[in-house]
Amino acid sequence: MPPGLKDVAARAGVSIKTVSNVVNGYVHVAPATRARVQAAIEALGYVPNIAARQLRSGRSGVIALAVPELQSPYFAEIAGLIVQAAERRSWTVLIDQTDGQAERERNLVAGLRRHAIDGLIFSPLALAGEELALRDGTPMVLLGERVWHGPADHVAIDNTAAAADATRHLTSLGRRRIAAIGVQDRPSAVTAHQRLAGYRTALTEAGLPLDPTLEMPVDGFHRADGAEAMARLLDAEEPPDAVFCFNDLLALGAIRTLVSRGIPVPGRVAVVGFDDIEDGRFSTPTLSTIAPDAPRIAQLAVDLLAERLGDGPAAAGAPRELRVDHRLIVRESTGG
Amino acid sequence: MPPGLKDVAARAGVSIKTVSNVVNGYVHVAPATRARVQAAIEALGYVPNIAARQLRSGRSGVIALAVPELQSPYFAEIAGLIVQAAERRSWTVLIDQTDGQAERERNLVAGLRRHAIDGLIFSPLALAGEELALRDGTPMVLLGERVWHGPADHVAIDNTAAAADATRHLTSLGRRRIAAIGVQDRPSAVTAHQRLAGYRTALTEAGLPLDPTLEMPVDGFHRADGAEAMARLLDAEEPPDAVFCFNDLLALGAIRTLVSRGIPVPGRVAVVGFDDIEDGRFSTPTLSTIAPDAPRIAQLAVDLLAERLGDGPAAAGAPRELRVDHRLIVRESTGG
DNA sequence: GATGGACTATACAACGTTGCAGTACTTAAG
DNA sequence: CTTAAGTACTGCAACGTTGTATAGTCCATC
Repeated sequence: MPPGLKDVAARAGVSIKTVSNVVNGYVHVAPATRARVQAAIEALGYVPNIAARQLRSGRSGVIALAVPELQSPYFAEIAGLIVQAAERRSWTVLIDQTDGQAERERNLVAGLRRHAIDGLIFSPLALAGEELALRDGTPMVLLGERVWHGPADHVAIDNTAAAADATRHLTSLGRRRIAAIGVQDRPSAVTAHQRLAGYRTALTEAGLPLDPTLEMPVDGFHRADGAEAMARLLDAEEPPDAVFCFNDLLALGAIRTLVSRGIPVPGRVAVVGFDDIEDGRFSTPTLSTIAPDAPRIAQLAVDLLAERLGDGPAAAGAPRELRVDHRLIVRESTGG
Repeated sequence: MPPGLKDVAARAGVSIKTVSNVVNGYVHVAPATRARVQAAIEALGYVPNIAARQLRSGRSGVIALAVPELQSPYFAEIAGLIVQAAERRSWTVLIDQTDGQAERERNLVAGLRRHAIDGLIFSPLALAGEELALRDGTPMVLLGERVWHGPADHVAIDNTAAAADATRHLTSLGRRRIAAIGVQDRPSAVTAHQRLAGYRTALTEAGLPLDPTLEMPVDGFHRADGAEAMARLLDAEEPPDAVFCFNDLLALGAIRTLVSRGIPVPGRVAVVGFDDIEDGRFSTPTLSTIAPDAPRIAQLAVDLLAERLGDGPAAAGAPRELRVDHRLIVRESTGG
């Protein structure tokens, strides 16, 4: 129904291939011919059929982004930034939500996705290690620290260092009993492991003992999990005087519990989060946190994919790991 | 490079079309043949090429979702829910961010999008009325109240009634000087107009005067806008004793300003928001708000699109407008 | 023991595009 | 004046899939 090259060609009185050449900016087309074709294109409102183009060329101009869930502000922000970065390359982004389920992530990676995509940006939650190996050769960029050595690029901040920075901030305030909220046992919960490691490092540096009862496990990384973990901490014999939460949602949940029990923040308990989501900038109290350079993460992820997709020599290089800066932002929840 | 029907056919010793029939679940295939083909499919790891399928059938299995911005929790939530609902129909969702720019929205609607999509779910911000007419016949579902009468379905809550409910809640608490934050002049800011109308209705019902100085305009619907508008209200001669904010982000921003000036919420000023984003359930104080039935909005939007895309008789019916329920949730910010 | 119907399988064309090969003409170089 | 190189354009095949048309086989029915 919509016009094709054929229709444009007929109207302009040239061959199909010439129209194709004009559309693709082929140089050896006489100006007069080009103008005539352009006019026909305008007149008919011709738009290239990308299905056909993809069938021929193998490229779809679509990349997939797989995140655990869009409802989580941090992932929503990253997703938004990636869509913007992709747009600058005139790529479209197709979004998958894995809900952190191993099965879903596996399907995704196994290439069971029914849609042809040129590349994949993936923020794995349930999967780690070799399970992440893409069956088909689709280029993949992983968001998160490198935990295996397959053929995929990585973009991440230094989680361990960042967690240590956050914890160090608490020790430097003179807090002695510092809890961690966000511990996860699963071997694939790499991010949680790294942040826990950083937390322990900073405590040890400060000459503080490691107390297992202060390392609170959680099911997920949502506000409710943080609120619940904080409640458990407060019900224990010796409550903490500071908490490092592995993300801002946990922190906001924890603060909610503290405030609702009338415990002043940061008066009695100081709280640091991780991610610098917008909520933390307007919450009461405002939230001290680790701010990853999210726009840069998004840009780098897209750039890396572009390199792999390009025809240049860089296309087949060894997997790279790119570090993105982070910084500690001190706000009210630690007395900033 | 990846195997096609041809390869499977060769391996199974049947014709290409028979493999196609097996893949598509055509009934008249001998069990033995079917088994042989299935085995070949497994062995080769065959996956249908949707580009080719689309070229043949015209259907891509992809729908587009256009939202102003994913960073906004409400839109992120809606997006997540729509992706889930679409998944149940094995559709994939392609996401566009318009940033509320008229130009971007126009392009989108004009079909300039380079990718073939079966349908569009669109949450317009800058555009209204006839400008929304889709050039090509792609089915479209609009999120938001019906503001024109072109061929598109609508899914929305009753904004005016909901805004009146929120405001009525404040009057019922005995508040007399109730401000509104979120007014927008632009004729296309339909949602803002409707919520303002509801606000005025409720005030009038309660026998309260309409005071233009209490109707605060904003540039956007973000926390910063709410914080800034609240500051202006507090700096005025006669500050309000309650505020109805046109969304939760504005409300959270407003609360931030109040708290940072030491004004008790809801003690001196009560605040109601709109959208019921998760932040409001854990903020300090927790936020009273209007909760639209977001899962239902998402489900209905996808269902309506499915109807239009179906071959059934409903495919070409008159445009429909579906109302979704909302309810007032009373929390701490109004003394709940 | 013909006739018709259900079943199984196949061949071919077409969807809209682009890569490749090729033609015809023009200009520059030897 | 021949040859080579460049320019402007065209035609054909192919990407992987599915709809239509068709043909053969087998069985039940009249």
